[in-house]
Amino acid sequence: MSRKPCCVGEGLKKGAWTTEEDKKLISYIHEHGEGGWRDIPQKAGLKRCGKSCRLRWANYLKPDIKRGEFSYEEEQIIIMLHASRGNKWSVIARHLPKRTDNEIKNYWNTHLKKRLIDQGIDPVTHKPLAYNNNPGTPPKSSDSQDDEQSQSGSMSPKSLPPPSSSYNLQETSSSDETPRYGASLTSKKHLFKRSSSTSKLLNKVAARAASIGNILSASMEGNLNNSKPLPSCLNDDFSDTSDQLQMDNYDPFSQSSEDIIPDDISMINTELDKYDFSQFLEQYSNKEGDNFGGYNQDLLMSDVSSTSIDEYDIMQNITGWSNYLVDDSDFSYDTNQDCDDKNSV
DNA sequence: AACAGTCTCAACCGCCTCGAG
DNA sequence: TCTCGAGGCGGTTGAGACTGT
Repeated sequence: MSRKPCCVGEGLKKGAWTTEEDKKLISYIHEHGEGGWRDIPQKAGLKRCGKSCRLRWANYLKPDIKRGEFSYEEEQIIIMLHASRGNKWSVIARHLPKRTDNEIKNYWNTHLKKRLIDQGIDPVTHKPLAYNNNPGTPPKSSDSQDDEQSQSGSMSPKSLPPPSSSYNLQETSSSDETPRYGASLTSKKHLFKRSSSTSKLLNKVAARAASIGNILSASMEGNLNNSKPLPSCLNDDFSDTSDQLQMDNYDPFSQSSEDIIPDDISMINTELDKYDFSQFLEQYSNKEGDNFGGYNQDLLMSDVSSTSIDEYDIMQNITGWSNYLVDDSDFSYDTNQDCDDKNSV
């Protein structure tokens, strides 16, 4: 059975929305509320399909949408969640209040992915690229890299946008003779070898996130003989990470799988989903003003070549928030409640 | 100034999920 | 239990903007 296309109709408009159309849609939804998208175009006097209206509203017109630059904390949360969940943009978006899945997806594809590659991290596995290759051999492209290369064509170093966050620590720290945003494989390897302790730390944090994903995958595959069943609300979300995070490539940075006891796995599975990252964002922004865990965010965003930075400080702060992921003291609410909340989304 | 290459992101497409009947 | 359709989701596209030569 083939489903008929949802948006078949004569005279349906496609492409960019005009302000006039936006006004019509906004005013209709203000008056009648969301839902019944199929009928909205006709009732609102729009020559659009209902799906297009829903997307326009959800991704652009909704009043509580936050647009513009992603903060350093938001970027980190995206990276962490992507490491454990993969391309589950809607799941990631639930942890970033006021951000849409589409915006996060775009930001990942256009900024974060490239930045991770520049940092020597595979954006798919979230492991250092070096670990995806045999020692002593040049870092050949992984699948993800192939995709990246083919997507961006013969992307020249100059075409890479300057990173806006502390990810540029590595590049900006390097000497002027080296390309600042090297995109070739050899230059990536070069950069990785020359990475500062800060960028190594970032690699470690990402690897740690990947290890959580590995644990979750392993638990779903039964590799760890998990005797305790996962909460049903978690199974769906984690089941499809198994093909991208294999125990074969288990991260050397992380805790060994033998050290994980079944109760830990259940706890991590349950609690990773319970994390309210908005609390985390608020916590830092409230407690420290514009600082991130005591570290001035402006400094993180700035060109560090002109700034004196205590890397130990950064390490403390970054490991601090990454520990947030495994510190159960931050959780006070009920697991079942969370499952209910999740299922009700 | 003109052109080509590249990047960004809003919007589209098609498949999937889930609930109502 | 099955069918159907609305809504949700992730991947992809393409127009416009940007940048370098």
